[in-house]
Amino acid sequence: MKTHAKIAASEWAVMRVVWEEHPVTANTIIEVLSKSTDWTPETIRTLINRLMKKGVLGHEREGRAYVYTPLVDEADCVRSESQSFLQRVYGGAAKPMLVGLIEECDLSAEDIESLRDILDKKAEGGTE
Amino acid sequence: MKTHAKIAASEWAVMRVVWEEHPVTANTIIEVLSKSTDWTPETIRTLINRLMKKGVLGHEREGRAYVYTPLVDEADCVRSESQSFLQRVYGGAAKPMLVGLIEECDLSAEDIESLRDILDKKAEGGTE
DNA sequence: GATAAAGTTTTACACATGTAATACTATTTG
DNA sequence: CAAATAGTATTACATGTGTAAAACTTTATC
Repeated sequence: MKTHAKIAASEWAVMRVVWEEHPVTANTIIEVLSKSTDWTPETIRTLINRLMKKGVLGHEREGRAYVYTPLVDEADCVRSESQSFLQRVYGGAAKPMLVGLIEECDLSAEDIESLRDILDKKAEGGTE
Repeated sequence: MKTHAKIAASEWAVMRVVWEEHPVTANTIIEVLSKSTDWTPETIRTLINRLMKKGVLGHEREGRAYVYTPLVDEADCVRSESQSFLQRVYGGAAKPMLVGLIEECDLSAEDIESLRDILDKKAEGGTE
């Protein structure tokens, strides 16, 4: 597991687009995020540049434009952000966190079934 | 549900002590946090004052010192921080979040049993 | 009453973040 | 070729946050 720079809240929006669609042009990122946020293209470009400065996003030439690719693994980032959330809000106590989240989230019957399966596997796994 | 100022990462440490022990003196907060962080008393006092400026922490005189009490509900803060995390990292998708967290956290057999019960209740609750 | 200690408030500073515009460079179009 | 367009890099600015010290006020001690 690698350590990486902290991704700020608004930077997550950019990274999530890049993880999903890479290699991806700035214009595409802008297109996607203009729909889901109030940001101007300038704001989004700034975020892109900051992420590059942080070393979590890279780019290479493709024609007249750059295509951007992530330099960090999405799963690693999700994991560290999750640990950070767990530590900050629940003092590291996993069970109360899961209890709280399960009670609070909207879940379909299929979701619940699925989660039960995962818990079952986890139980089988024993000390995993 | 009330809206409240955003509590920053380091401020959570202070709020968690206050929620747990209120009404509580600054010295007690400092005592507790000196053990679990590298902060000086000055840093901790600053955080206390910022939280008061944010309107999430209040105080009243008790003898020569103040005792501090939370002005926001812990559950409300946990809820909004959780929603923020869910939105930022998983784009609002509750199930993948729970899957990811369950897979990543250390859970005892009792924990798992407990979580299963909660899922069962959730399933019974139907469209809750 | 003067001094020391205790407790609070104010100030400091660097960096991060949210949000955006402007300046610059390269390519395309007329 | 000049102008327009497209794409990138740099600059801007306010606020927030991490971390802490200094200044101030009140109380306790001698």
